Amino acid sequence: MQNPRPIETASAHDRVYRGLRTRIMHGQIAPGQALTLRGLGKEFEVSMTPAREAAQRLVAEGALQMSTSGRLSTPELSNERIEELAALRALIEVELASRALPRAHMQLIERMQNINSGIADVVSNRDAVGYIRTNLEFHRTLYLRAQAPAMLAMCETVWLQLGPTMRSLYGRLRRTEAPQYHRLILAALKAGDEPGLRLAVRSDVTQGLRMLTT
Amino acid sequence: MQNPRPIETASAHDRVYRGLRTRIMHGQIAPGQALTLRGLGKEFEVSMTPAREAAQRLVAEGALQMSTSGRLSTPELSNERIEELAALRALIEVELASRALPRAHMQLIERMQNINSGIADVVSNRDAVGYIRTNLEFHRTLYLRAQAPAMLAMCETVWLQLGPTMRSLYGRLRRTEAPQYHRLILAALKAGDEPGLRLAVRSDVTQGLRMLTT
DNA sequence: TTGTCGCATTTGTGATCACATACACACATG
DNA sequence: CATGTGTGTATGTGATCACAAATGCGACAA
Repeated sequence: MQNPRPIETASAHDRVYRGLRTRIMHGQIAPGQALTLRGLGKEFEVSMTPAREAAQRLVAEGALQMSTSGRLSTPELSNERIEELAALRALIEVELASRALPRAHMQLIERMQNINSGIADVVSNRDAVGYIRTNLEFHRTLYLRAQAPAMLAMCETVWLQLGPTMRSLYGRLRRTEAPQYHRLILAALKAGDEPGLRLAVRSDVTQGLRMLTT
Repeated sequence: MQNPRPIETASAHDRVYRGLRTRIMHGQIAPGQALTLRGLGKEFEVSMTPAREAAQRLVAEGALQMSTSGRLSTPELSNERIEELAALRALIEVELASRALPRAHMQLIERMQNINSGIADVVSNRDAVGYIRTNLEFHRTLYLRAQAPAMLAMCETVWLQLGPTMRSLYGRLRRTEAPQYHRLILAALKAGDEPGLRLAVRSDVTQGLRMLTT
């Protein structure tokens, strides 16, 4: 009796949660955008109850904020908060990269190179959402090798909080090529150079967000 | 027109959330303990709806886990996960302490000393919950000075995940005095010694949790 | 033109209900 | 005594509803 049905029937609130989370993390929603429970329910074809649970969960993760009257919106981050979140990214991602390094074999590095070369396409298309998604995929591919799910979850929570803000950054910024520090990350991985890797990751994380602070 | 009413009428799900969260963080619930929505609702005198929201929120923060069938329980952490969470504590708390240092004046240090001396009482009473609460209060008093709410929130999320596990540690462990590293933290604060502070905080965080891994 | 008041509408909240499923315990069977 | 099976109860899920509060818009007055 091996899986009579594929138990892949995700609950309704999970579909809403995942869908909304992905959209926020990838910068598909602008900062300050208002959302309503009935609107979300209608959009995902569920009633208010699952929409409420999904929204509550995203509020708990800092992906959404809730006014005192319960209205939902994506947060507009202050410069101080952006600086904090960037510092958290630096702390956690450097640690994740360091833990992944001993396990990063050539196959993984090649996969990361493929992802990185894909960034050129989305950049030439002025596709901010694609840029953010590909960039995060590059990082996540490495961090998955760290075998540290709790750290990765924390890291993704920070990404989530920065999602709408990153959208407005990469919308302004007219990039012409993939981030320079990605090449340094790949080189350090190939060389097994841990200090170099830590520096490259820290630089990559810090550089993009430095120009976020208006 | 200055606050006609104190707007302190917290919503029902917030009362449940806060109450449950405090209990979990302070180690008042053992690892693996099962909870039910109807039980929570009855306990906090609300219906299932607010209880569900509070539970979902705590699941999102890693304070509770949910089985595939939706049953709630406090998590029983693996050694690998404990190690990860301890590493996160070390990363974040060292940073918070470092940011708090320039702002830590004598009044704050005296307050921390008072809290720390209170640990002797709860230790002599074999009061594990009191020990955890007082210990966290010691750390939080310092970190609040860092003026870094996002980092502090992340830090408390880690504390929350470790709550039930810390209970079983301090239940086993028969302490006779306050943590030795707290004195080092206080000394480094008085001396304005940043490297010493970083080391003391890292040691304090790591030491307790090293013996958690069975 | 601008500011203020009032009302209609939108919105979140919490309770309740019907339903499907998972769990636990007793019992039968080897 | 161990193991599988069936049944009743407990439990989570999602929809719907009544209610209160907030919002926003339009009218009206200064």
